[in-house]
Amino acid sequence: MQYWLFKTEPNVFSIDDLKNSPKATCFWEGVRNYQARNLLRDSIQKEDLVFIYHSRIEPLGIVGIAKVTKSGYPDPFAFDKNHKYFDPKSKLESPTWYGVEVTFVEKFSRTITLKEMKETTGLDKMMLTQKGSRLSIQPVSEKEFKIIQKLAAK
DNA sequence: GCCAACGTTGGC
DNA sequence: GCCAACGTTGGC
Repeated sequence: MQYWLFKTEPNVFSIDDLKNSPKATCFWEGVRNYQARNLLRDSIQKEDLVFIYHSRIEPLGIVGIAKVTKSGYPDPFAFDKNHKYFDPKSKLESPTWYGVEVTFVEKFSRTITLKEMKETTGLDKMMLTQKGSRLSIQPVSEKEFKIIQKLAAK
């Protein structure tokens, strides 16, 4: 079992949108970065836990937890010519882009802000707190996951 | 296969 | 909204 962090812009898709989805479940679509694709396709497994991170809009930070309910499969929107995530490079027989299915687990009673995480001992090596870290699908260590869970329980 | 130009992400 | 830090593209 592994831990991850998925970034999303809450005005596009927030943790509340996930919660309000049918069965509180959705396909994490539209990732168009090869490093993130590799994680979605090869590394992220069913039952893994995922921090949902709100980017771009204040307050920046982790807002809750989701669970992976289906491991990597091809992003169908990459094949849809009329969809904004269409990519002619992605072929049915050799898909370029992948996603996973996630299900809402919990929303924290407060946002664990980026600022707070930067100031927390033990999170200084976390990918998220590094300068210029833009990867939208990031690995989180068990230690980091536990520290953040503890912050959320405060 | 280098690298300049361009596009995107995301904190501030 | 600005712009630094990345990623990608395409001419050579």
